[in-house]
Amino acid sequence: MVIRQRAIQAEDKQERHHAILDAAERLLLRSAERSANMAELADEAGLAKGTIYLYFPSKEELFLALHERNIDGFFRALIDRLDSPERVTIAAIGTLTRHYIVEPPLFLPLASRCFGTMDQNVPVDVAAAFKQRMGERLQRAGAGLERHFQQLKPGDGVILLRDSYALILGLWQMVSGTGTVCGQGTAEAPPVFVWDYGTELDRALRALWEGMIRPAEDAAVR
Amino acid sequence: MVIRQRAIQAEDKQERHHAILDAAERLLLRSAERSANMAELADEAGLAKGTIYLYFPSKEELFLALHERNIDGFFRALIDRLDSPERVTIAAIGTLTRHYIVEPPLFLPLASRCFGTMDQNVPVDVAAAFKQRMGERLQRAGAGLERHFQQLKPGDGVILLRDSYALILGLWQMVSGTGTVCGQGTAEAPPVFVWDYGTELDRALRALWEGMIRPAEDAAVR
Amino acid sequence: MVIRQRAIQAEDKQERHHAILDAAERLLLRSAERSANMAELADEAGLAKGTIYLYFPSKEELFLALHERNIDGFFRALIDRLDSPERVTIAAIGTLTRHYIVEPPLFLPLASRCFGTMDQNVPVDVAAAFKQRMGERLQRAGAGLERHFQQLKPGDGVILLRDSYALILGLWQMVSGTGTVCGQGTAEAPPVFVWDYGTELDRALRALWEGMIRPAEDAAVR
Amino acid sequence: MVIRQRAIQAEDKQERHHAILDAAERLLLRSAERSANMAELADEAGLAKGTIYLYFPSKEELFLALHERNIDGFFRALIDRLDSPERVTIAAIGTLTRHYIVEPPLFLPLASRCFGTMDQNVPVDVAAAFKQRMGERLQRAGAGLERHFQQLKPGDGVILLRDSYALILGLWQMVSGTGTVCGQGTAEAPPVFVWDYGTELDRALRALWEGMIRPAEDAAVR
DNA sequence: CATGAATGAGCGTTCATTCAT
DNA sequence: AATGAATGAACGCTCATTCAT
Repeated sequence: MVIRQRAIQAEDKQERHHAILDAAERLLLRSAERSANMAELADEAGLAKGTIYLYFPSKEELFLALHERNIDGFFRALIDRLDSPERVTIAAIGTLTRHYIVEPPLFLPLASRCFGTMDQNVPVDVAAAFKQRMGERLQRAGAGLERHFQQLKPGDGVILLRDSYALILGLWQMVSGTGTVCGQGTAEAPPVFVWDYGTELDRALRALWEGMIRPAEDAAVR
Repeated sequence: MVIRQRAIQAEDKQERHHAILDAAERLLLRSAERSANMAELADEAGLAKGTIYLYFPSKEELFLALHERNIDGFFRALIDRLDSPERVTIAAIGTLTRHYIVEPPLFLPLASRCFGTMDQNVPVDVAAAFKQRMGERLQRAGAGLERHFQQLKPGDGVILLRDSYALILGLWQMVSGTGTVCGQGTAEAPPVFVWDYGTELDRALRALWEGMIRPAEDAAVR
Repeated sequence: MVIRQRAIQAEDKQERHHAILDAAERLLLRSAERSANMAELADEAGLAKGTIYLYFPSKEELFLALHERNIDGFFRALIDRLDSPERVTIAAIGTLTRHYIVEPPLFLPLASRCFGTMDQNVPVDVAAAFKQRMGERLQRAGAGLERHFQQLKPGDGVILLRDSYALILGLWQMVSGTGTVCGQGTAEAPPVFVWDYGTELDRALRALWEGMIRPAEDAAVR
Repeated sequence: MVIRQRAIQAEDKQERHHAILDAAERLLLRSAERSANMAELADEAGLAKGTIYLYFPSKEELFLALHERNIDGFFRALIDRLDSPERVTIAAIGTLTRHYIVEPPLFLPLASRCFGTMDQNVPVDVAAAFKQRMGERLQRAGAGLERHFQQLKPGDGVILLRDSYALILGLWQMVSGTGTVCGQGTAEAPPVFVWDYGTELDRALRALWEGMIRPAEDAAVR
């Protein structure tokens, strides 16, 4: 067991908070198949099981916090970018999305997990607060989007973000798993389709964004 | 324990198969919060626990079968409709979707659950066979779609269906949960947005379909 | 499922009795590691599970019957041999023992199993009757032994057989398992002993028989 | 639930380890007929089921540990005795055997059980380590035996111990159960033999030891 | 007689959480 | 604050046996 000092200062507490989330991230990354348990998590964090509970009220809320940290990373970068005076392109946003959401191997599995279990094991007020914060981020980013893309009507920014996320998440769930959905009609003419998530997502998102930002216009997105 | 006849004929067995799925459906519907256990399920079905295992090799495969039954209902109706000579409208497909996927309260939660856990607890060959069947359905429906909407290029039918489903599922996960995502900036000016899943999904799907079926054209969808 | 006629004649019953034991034997032989269950047994016998219960009142008694058949084979041969006027040697008895008890791969595991579980799951009267029959066989064989080996005092024949069997069974349990018991003192002088059941048993039995049959004499046994 | 202190010191843990084995012993003693389950065991130990698993990785390994404790008791006493300079008689060893193996009502049933199931339910490395330790004990005791009984050739000590144990175990299995093996020829002249395990074992062991230690000599053993 | 669908008690193990230290 | 020993409810699954057909 790693010997550590007590986290007395509020700053130290924050740090340990993060350290625990880091450990959770490493653990989930390493053992994607098994649903990590608290003993392993404590071990990975170099803390005792009880100590984890000093920082997070339950396992579920810990994972939710990790998920929120992931989300927050994306939104911070997005809002930062949108708040800067520099011109923003759809391509730039696509890059951000890939970097923060699509490529990190944990983001989507964790999102999926949180959606599935959050509302069952998390106190309503905690869930509500989480959604509240999510809403605020969405709000700010949506407003920024509307500033940069004048074609967007008020409210469209949020909707665009939301739909994009829905597409990202839904498509990932469809395509992940065994990885691909295959189908073959008959032995003679077996139609098999294998999908690459990155490619398909790009196509779908482009359509969505073009549809909202440049309706009835022809535009190269990337 | 409910007294029942023995299912000796293959026909009766089919029926019992269905009856167990029906019981599972009722149970999930009733107790969405708890992840139904086999004891409750057997109880609900009026059978002994062991009997359930005569019909389904494991809990997970039972739920997968229920999910597939749900999916099959939709695809049967869709393919039926597309195979008929009568002209098919986007609106008609929307109606089907609402009726089979969006409105049944179990379809999407179960889909979500199956995506999350299927690949972990189901033998690979079972999962592969499931995906195979899914692929075939998708294939047939996609082809039908291409027949009715000439603007679709070969292969677009399947993609359209897939993306639609992704949107349906992803959006549901975002919007469901506590039901809505709310955001409020400050106490003075609290920007709250409450979304209705049906409405939002309609809008999103319409955009998607218009984008693919009538690119660069203006069209009323519904 | 193999279609069979009903076993109406008493003769047919006996035959089916044997056929079930044969199936049990095949099954245990094939799957030594798993503790064969009634479903597999019925399958192997080409009968329905319920049918097995028409011939044997319980699983445990079925195995006991199989064990007794094994034992009976040995005793029949032994008593036959001892009842014949021809001279009997210790070596000849050793050959019988090897042929009926030591070499058949099922005899000793089954004996072990029956001793372990019989008295727990078999009605006392059944167990008593089994022991009664065992005693009678032992008695007859012991008497035969005393006839052929004049050095044996009355009663010694039975004791010799019993002790031999005890040695056979006990030694088998010690040596079987992972196969051998190994020991090593230190890294420098690692004393390892690997035993071969056949060899060790021969040695032990020879000592036992010589000790009783030719006390204080020197004699080649085999 | 009995209130106990937490076992924090390594010493306390050892103690609790032992206490659990004690509880298992009491339980097996009390309910020889039923194969004790973990719930009962935990109850008997005054601990929660989960706590048992903090000390033993599985039920099977717990019983194996108990068995080894029994065995260790005997070997410790034997080796102690053999390591002392004082002259050792066969009779003294017989006394030890009776005291540690034959008379404790649990030793042999548990030995029987462990031989039957150990290799099926215990990880191979655990089983191997157990056999390794057994081998070492056997080795030391065998060597001690050879020191005290000069007639023994190198290696005979181990063999003598092994064969003795085989006889003890095998004979116990034959004689235990309903307690005795009975045989009666006919109703008129019912030859019944009732065996007392202690007596019979003595006789058999004496023969075995005399055969090895004083071959071709006449000697009173006890 | 024969079948095999139905039964349901029984079990070993896990693991999030608590709380004495 | 930190620990980690203790908890015990929860769960999926098996399988010998029964009995309606």
